[in-house]
Amino acid sequence: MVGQDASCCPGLASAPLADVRATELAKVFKALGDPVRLRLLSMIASRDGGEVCVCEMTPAFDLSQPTISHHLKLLRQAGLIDCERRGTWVYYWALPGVLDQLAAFLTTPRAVTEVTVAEAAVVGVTTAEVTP
Amino acid sequence: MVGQDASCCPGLASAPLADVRATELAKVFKALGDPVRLRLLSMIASRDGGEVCVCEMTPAFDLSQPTISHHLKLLRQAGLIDCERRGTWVYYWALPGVLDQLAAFLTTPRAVTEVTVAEAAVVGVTTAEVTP
DNA sequence: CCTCTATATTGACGGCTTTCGATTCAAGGC
DNA sequence: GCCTTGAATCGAAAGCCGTCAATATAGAGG
Repeated sequence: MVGQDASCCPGLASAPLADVRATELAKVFKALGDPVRLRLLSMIASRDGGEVCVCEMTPAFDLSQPTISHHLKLLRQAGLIDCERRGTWVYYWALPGVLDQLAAFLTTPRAVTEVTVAEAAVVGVTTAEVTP
Repeated sequence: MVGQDASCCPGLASAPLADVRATELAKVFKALGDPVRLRLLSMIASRDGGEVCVCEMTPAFDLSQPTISHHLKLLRQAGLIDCERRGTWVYYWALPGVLDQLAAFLTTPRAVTEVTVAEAAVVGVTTAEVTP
């Protein structure tokens, strides 16, 4: 699961980046390149229930309501969050897929043995299976 | 080592981001938010010797020499690369520290037991120490 | 149906970014 | 010293971005 994301796309340091892929990635990084959007995304991603109402985010900033709405739109267009209207309110939640892809992209490749052992552990392999 | 980077600064999804830290991080993400800079950084980071001459990067793009120089400057100001003049030529290399920090920041926290076991494995703890 | 509240959209303004041509600076070779 | 080559800086033009006030839309409740 996590390992597949990392293996499907070469990381930043594994080979020179192709033009098309660089453009794709730059779009997402650009969405993260604003303090307000970073705080919004963090607010949403760190929320326990997984959802945050706009009515709760707007007063957390010294910005107008349209500005917050604009930033949320950009985060949504970058594939980082999604939303749903429920009555008068709109709720946002995080989509972890793109974030995980970015993390994998930025992660500098470690030694092969370390990666293998670590991921065996994450996947849930028992210690007996790892060492005879 | 890797674990310390992750633990010193709370990740995106662990708690709402503070204003100051969001501004810091946004600066780096903004530097990554351009296809040309992403390709430049990838070219540098993926190079085997670790160093790339400007004279090699400039012709790889359909852009003027001052423009490439400008992008390299932004990457350097973001703490992602550094350079040194050697005779007539200037060589750039990647500084992995900030990249690793970003990757840790973006990585969504896994279940506690998984993390513990995985990092024990990475650090090199024997299986006997992990399970009694 | 009208009103009220919550959110999104529109239009405009100032500032920042990307890009270029022209120039400058640094180092080597003659 | 003077010229050549590689790279950085300067100054300007075009476009994009973050922000706001004003307006539009969606739904709830009388």
